[in-house]
Amino acid sequence: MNLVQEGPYRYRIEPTGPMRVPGVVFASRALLRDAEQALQQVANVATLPGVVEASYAMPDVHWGYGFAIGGVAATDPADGGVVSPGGVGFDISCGVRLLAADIDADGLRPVLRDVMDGLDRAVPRGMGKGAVWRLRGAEELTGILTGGSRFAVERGHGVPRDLDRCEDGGAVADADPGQVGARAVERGAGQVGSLGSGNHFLEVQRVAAVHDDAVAAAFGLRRDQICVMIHSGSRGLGHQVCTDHVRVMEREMPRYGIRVPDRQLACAPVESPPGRAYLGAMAAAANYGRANRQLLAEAARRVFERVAGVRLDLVYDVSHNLAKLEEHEIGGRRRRVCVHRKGATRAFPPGHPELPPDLRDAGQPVLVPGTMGTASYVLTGVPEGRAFYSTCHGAGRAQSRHQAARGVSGRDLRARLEADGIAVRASSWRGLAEEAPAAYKDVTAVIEAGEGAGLCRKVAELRPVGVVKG
DNA sequence: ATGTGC
Repeated sequence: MNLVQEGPYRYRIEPTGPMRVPGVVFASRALLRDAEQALQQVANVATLPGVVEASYAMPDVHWGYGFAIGGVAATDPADGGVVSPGGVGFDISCGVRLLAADIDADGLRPVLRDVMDGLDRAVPRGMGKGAVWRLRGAEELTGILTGGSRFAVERGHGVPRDLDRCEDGGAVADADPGQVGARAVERGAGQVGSLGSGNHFLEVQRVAAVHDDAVAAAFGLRRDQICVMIHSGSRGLGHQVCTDHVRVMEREMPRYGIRVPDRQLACAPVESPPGRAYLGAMAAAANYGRANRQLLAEAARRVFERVAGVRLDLVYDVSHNLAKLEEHEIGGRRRRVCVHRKGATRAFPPGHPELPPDLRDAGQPVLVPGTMGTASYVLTGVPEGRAFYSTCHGAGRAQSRHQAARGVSGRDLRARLEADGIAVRASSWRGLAEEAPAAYKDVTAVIEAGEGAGLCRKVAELRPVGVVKG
């Protein structure tokens, strides 16, 4: 791959062959080591019909299904622009929710063990069934698919203020539950309010450093404060939606005369029946993911209140796997484009009209989960807002699950973390070992590259004091 | 990520 350095933390892949736009990669050389496959995927995405500006990659870019994880690409529906399920990923609306506690680390320490035991019992996780919310019937699932966190709050699972601190007010518009297949519904019915497995987690964290006092204060964060971070997605329902619509698009692509360099880039014009069907189903799955995090947050709130008399206020909830129709200035004019963010977080700058009034001057909270033993970050958007106001979403894997599990046993890893003062409540030793900190890139280097590339700004650093894993 | 998969 011919990478031309254009600036610090910025590389360009010149358009060759069927590429319609260049690739632009925001990273350091060190982060791009072993990223050859991912960079090829960035180039492949640049061939999609209607793609505008560039096929972008965030500092945590790594290989994924069709699109690289950490990929951002926008297409113009008025110019034959397509939507591709591979540009969103299997875990539709996977994302992060952060809650701030009205207690600091010293205050929580005497009851941390009880809080962790409470969370251990209250947070359904691991593969398969078990959920906080037992649905009463099909109408309730339809409500979730249409209303997301908004529906959950209407049914008493949360407070109205929560919705001010959710991306899209808690629900993506234009969801079409009718495009969510029977199998997806069947898989999703028993999982509303469940963490899942893999890199999904619920952590009790401490604000270890504040890098911008004013913005942190606007977000409701101060040094040494306790927080709860939830990283989860749309479970089996989102996975099945992706599977089903990829299959339809693979079949329908020839009808639209679309050729892609990789089958996994199956796509359809945004303005076509399969394109609209996917976007409707995707929005429904996204709402499921948001309701899921709302329910998990409620479970955590009940534990903190009961065990420690502590209140948890929502800081923000944001997805990092989603395609959205947004307006952006491209080539000197406003255009409505379909922005795919896969393992990339939207990062609105201060003053953005879609931010709630109390965040207007600070910018959008961007939540970046790290790994168990290291740190997570709170960032905010910046005015230059490159890549359609997007930034990184996490550390990015450096080792395969298999490699990671070979490197350390789950029991040893837990002992090591506990020795570092991190309480661990895992549901599977194997799953824990697969998520060992050594299996991930250095999240701090990712954040540094994001900041250096002008994608975001650091606000606070969070360190784990307790981990609940699937 | 995922009732890891033909």
